[in-house]
Formats: sequence, structure tokens, C-alpha cells
Amino acid sequence: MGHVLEKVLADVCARWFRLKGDEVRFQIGTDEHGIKIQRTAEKEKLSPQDLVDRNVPLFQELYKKLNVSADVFIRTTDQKMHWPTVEALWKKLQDSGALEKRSYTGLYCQGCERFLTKKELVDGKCPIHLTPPEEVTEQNWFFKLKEQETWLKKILKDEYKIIPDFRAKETLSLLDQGLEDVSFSRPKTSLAWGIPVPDDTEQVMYVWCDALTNYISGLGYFTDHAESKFWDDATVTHVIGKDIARFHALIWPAMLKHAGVKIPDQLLIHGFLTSDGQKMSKSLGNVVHPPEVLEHFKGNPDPLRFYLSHEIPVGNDGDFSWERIDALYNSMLRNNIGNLLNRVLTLITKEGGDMQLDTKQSGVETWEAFAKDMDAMNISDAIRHPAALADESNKLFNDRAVWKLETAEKKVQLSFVAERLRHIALMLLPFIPDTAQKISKQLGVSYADKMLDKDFTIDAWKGWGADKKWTKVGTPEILFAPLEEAK
RNA sequence: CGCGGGGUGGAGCAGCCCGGUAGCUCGCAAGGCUCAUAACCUUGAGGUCGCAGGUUCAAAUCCUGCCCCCGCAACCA
Repeated sequence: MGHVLEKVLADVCARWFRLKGDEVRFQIGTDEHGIKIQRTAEKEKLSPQDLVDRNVPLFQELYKKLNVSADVFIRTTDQKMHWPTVEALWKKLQDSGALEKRSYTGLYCQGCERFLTKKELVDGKCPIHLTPPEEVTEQNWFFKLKEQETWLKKILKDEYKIIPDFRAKETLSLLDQGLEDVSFSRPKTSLAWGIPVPDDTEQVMYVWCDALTNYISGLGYFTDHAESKFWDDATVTHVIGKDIARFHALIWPAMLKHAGVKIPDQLLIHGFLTSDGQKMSKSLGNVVHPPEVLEHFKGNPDPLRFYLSHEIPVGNDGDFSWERIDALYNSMLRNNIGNLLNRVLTLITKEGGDMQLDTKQSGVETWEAFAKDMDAMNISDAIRHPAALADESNKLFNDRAVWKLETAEKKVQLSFVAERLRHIALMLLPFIPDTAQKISKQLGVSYADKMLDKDFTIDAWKGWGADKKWTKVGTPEILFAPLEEAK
């Protein structure tokens, strides 16, 4: 579920900037190397490659169902697109003197097949296997991170913006505690499943140089540079989980510095999801699988997208609960927005279906505030603007008792609310694209068919009464069906 | 003294940076409306804002101390 939060968050941002007319390159991917994959494959009697080839399409499928509008999906096992960049980067690091081969001595547990830290030990023994670990020495390539401390402090203050703020502070305090050099490779004997170190047949790259590099390998870096303008001339934003934040904040810019590549501009760090207030874990049996949520809403990704956007302030941990998502679906989507659309359209249709919009006074004042929140990626705040507008419109509908008015005035009032709904749909477009389009289609606006195209922009449509060709509304349909008896 | 987040009506949260009638969603109660997806609108009940001190004319909001919950503690993704 965590990765879904991340992809939806990134997708909402990507869609927003596209809608603003920016050129956007939205990349996601999978890190498919490492000892865990290797071991799982052994257990299942598969080759590691077969294992990831089986699993990765499942993720891709899921993202597609969630309407994640990624332009590129990078797999770290992709030897054509990914590996050449990684190898080139490694060499650049080596040439710049950032890498050094050293021997590393650690406490190795045979049962776990990995090094343990002193703090993990209980009475000097591995807590899982209850055996004392042995001292093992192996050769590793190390990346000299420590010497970048001062530089990192500087760029984290001035150039590399971490969102939210408290994470930036956290990272800086991490720097104050001092950095260690980082192991960048493993002997083939302990890690076979990875990218071989160039010119060193005994060593395989460890995760950092491999996985982090996906951001630029997807742009053709060091090879054909096909899309490198999306790095060099763009605002680069990484969207990641708090668990890997420090590596993105520290190791990655240091690597880029050595390679002579621009450092990223922003690091958006999101929190984790709990399930009914508890950490999701297999032993507790409270893990929520995204496909279940999709199925719960009949394959419609929008309730989940809306939930994640609405309930979880960017950067904080959030909670997933079936009760909450149902409640939000009913109150916001169904009763507030869906019902408003329906009552308006039904009445307009009874009056012949014509729009009679008074274009003199605007009924939408929230675009500026909305755009400000979106630009700052405060998506949980941003999404409240269209919701509030719908809320207000329901009130207005009652206050003015629109259904009782005389025909002429009734048409004007109905058109007023319909026009508001047009704006609501535009604001919702980054969050729940399918629904936003459905609303627009029912309203009958002229651009409804084009809304989901990647080159659709909203600027021309933000004005009050901007859609001059809009004269008639479409047929009202139920936007969000009632939920069946809850699970 | 490891680091960070949090403790606000029954539930989930906002407000705290930039002190001054405690707000939102859900739930609950009463009323209204009937255009609409038993939806929509209004009103109400319910909070000593974790605890204890301090600053101030005034503190949920600033300062100090304490208690409780939750993550992370570095190569392990």
C-alpha cells in the first residue's frame, strides 16, 4: 500500500504540472536487484530474473489500474536502458577518486546470511538464530561520503529543497552527527544478483549506485542523452518514502557532484500508512492490498486516489481504514459532489437543457489559493478547495430554493451552479481524472473528450464562463453508486 | 541526556510558526426542504486543547519541566 501512496502523490503532482502547461517527464520504476530477491528466487526455485519478470508486471498492471500517468517505467534489470548509465556513472565516480577499495569487517550471521549491527545483537547473539555471529572480513568498494559533509550541508540549505520542512531539519541534524563512508559493492560470493562492477570481476554493485541511478538512466544519461533536458533544464523532483530519504538527501547528490551532473531541486518525502492505527504487518494480518480496495469500488481507482489525497497531509504518516474510506466516499464523493451534479442536471434537463449563464459576476474565487497549494504540493489542502466549493453550492441551492424559482431566474441560478461544477471538475482533474471527465461529460462542456490527454491544459478554461461553446447540458447519470453492504 | 512525529468534544483531524470569541469531516439529537443518489439545508448537545509551573492584560498557541503513544536509529530496501 505504501508504494501506492507514493505513486498517487507523484501522479497528482505530475498531472497538475501538465495541466498548467509545463512539459513533464514522470518516471517510476522498480529496484529489482539485491540479496532479498536472490534469496526469494532460490526459495521458489526460480532464477532471480524469472522472479522479477513475474512480479514486476503485477506492479505495472496495478499502476495502470490506478491511473498513474507515468511516462517511463525503469527496471534496474534493464540491461539496455539502465545498465550503461550505471556503469558509466561508476567509472566517473572512480575517475574522480570518490571510490576506494577497502576491507570491511563485520559481524556475520550464517543463518541470516548478512551482517548484523552491534545493536541488533541480544546477549551477543543473533536474535533470530540465537547463535553468536562471526567476524568476517570482505573487500568492498567504498564511496567517500564523509568528505562531502560540508558541501552537503551547504546544498541542503540553499539548493536542494526537502519537503516537508521538518524532514529537512531532520536531515541536517543527521549531518551534524557526522557521516560515514558508504559501502558501494559486495563480493560476488555474498551478492551475486546485481550489476557487475566494471573492471572488477569479483565485485557486484550494491544498491546505491544501481538503484538511485534510475532517475537519470531513464533519461538516457551518459548514452544518447535523449531526454536529458528533463534533468538539466528542468525542475527535478524526487518523490520517495521516509525510509530511504537520507540516501536521497545525502548519497545521491554527492554522487552526482562527482559525476558532474546537476543535483536535483526537490525531494518530496512522504510518510507511511498504518492500517486502523497500527503498523501494517503480516503477523498482525492487517495488511491492506490495493487490489482489494480497487475491487471494493468495482475497479474504480478514484475513491482510493481521493482518499490518499484528502486524508494524508504530504510528509506525514497516514492511516488507512475501510471505515474511513467508505465514509469519505459517501460524504464527499457521493453526497456532496455526485448528488450536487445530479440535482442540478436533472433540473436543467427539465427546463430544456439550456445553459443561461450570467457571466457578469464570477462564482469561483478559489483558483488562486488552489494553485498555490498545488504548486507547493500541499495536495491534501488543495483538494479541499473544490470540495468546499461543492459544499457551498449545495447550501446556495437550498438557500435560494432554486427549484421553486420562476423559469427565467431558475435557469440562471442553475447555470451558475453548473458552471461551478465545471470548475470543480477542473480542480479535481489531477486527483480523480476519470471522475472529473465524467462530470464534465455530463455537464456537456466542449472540451470533455480531451481532458485526459497529456497535452490538455486548463489555463484557457479557468475563467468564469470560459467555455463559450457550452450551451446544453448532457444526460444526468449517477456518478457514484451507493456502496453495497460493507465488508 | 540519540533523532523525529504526536497527545484538541464519541471517532479521525485542522488551528500552534505570526498569542485575543476552539474549527472541519463523520457520528448523535431536533427541525426544515422535497430538485436530487433516504440525499440536501438549519439548529443543538458534547471539549478544564496530556500534566505541572512560568511569561502576559490575555495561551491550545510562547518558555521550562514531566508523563504517555508512535516511527527511525545508517548500509538494513
